[in-house]
Amino acid sequence: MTDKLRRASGGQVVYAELKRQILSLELPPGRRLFEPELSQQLQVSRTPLREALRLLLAEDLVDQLPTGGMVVRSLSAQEIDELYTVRAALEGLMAAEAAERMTDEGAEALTRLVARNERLVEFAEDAMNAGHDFHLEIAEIAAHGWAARLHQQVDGQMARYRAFTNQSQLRRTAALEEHRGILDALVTRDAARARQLAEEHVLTARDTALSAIGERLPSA
Amino acid sequence: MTDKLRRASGGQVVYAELKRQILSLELPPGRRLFEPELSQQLQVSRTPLREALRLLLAEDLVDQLPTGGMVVRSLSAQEIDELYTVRAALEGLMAAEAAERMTDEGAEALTRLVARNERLVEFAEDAMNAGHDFHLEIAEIAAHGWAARLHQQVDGQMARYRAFTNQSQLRRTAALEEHRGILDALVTRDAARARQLAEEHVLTARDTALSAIGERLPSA
DNA sequence: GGAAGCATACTTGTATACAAGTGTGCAAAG
DNA sequence: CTTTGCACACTTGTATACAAGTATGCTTCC
Repeated sequence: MTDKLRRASGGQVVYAELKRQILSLELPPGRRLFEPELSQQLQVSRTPLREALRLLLAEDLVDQLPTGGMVVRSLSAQEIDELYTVRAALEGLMAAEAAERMTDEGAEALTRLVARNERLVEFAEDAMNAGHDFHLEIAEIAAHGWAARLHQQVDGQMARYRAFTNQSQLRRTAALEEHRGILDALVTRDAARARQLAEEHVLTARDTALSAIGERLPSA
Repeated sequence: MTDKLRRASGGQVVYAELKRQILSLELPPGRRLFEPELSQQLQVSRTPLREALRLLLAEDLVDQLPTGGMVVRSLSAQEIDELYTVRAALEGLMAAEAAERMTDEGAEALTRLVARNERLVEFAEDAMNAGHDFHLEIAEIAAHGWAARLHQQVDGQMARYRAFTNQSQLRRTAALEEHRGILDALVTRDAARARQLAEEHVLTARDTALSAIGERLPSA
């Protein structure tokens, strides 16, 4: 029998590594990417490296200079605003779908995540992750492949700036309360309310994020 | 002065050509893509061809076989359903934004497009294009880069199947009427109603499309 | 006649060599 | 001292050569 899982091709791991470096800000926005340099750093030839760069380009994580060559993409405050807006629409859609597909197991999983968030609300990092998992679980339950795909794309764009969002414990507590509301709408299978609350939740997060980021982002 | 517009690289034109062939069904879903074959057909070496394939892969227009190699992606009926659903959410969002940003020029452009659609409602192809332009103009007015980008992506996926949608003149007349309603909501700057109507419009189109496609798509 | 094993041709993935264009820095002239 | 022109180093884009793995079809054995 041939192995079902073939080892990831070099291009794939280069793509994953570069993406990680971009999202973790090791490669900051605006940074020019030189193929020979990265090639040597990652110990692959330019061919698989260029493959990885094309994937990142299609994902809008890097930009192509008019002259050729790539730079790590920068986001303006307006773009962050836009990303939150479409994310709100997508999460609203998925929440409505999830409400209709809700199962006992799903409700249990979500309840656990809210409880975890409750315990960790005082730790910014952990609370942020728990909150993020809550949204991912809703996406899982919604079982809406394309909404999930687009959401993932948008989420990846915002990943670099997420740390700015939940720094105030006041906001984290409020967010937790909003999650409770969404959970309630979901388990009672109230699709319209779930959608409404999920949307408002993201838009509230947007306002927090934008005012938090505000002065830090000139425009870039 | 150096020319601002550099000629498109070979990979770019190969990408555009392959995308055109996929969307026009010249390369039908399920078709295996062999690099040497396409390479010779398009008169480029495998290197820029592979670049184009990576871009198509990131756009979900082709799939990667577990063994390596690409096939033109197929959409199941459920996926088409999902695509319409997210498209409804995105167009609703853009309609709301457009209502708030509406200008006299925008209103005039939209009115012209509705009038054109009116004249051409009996010709399936032309009416379809006019209707599509109506949505694009709304996207233009909304000036929401990320919503437009995601919408374009979704629209590209559905492009292969759009011909199935507007085959009945009854549906085309109804769609025209829905466009009039959206236009009215937009020019009166009623964001909530614009969003609602735009969403319902797409969901109605979805129902038409799915029942029209229904038997033609086994699942694949 | 059917099945198993093997050789072969073809596929993709990777590396490297080559060509064309771009920007930079220095030198020289005004 | 400034500015213009040029040469060079370096960049990306492309083609080709090579390696490894896969599927296919034939031969051979049961």
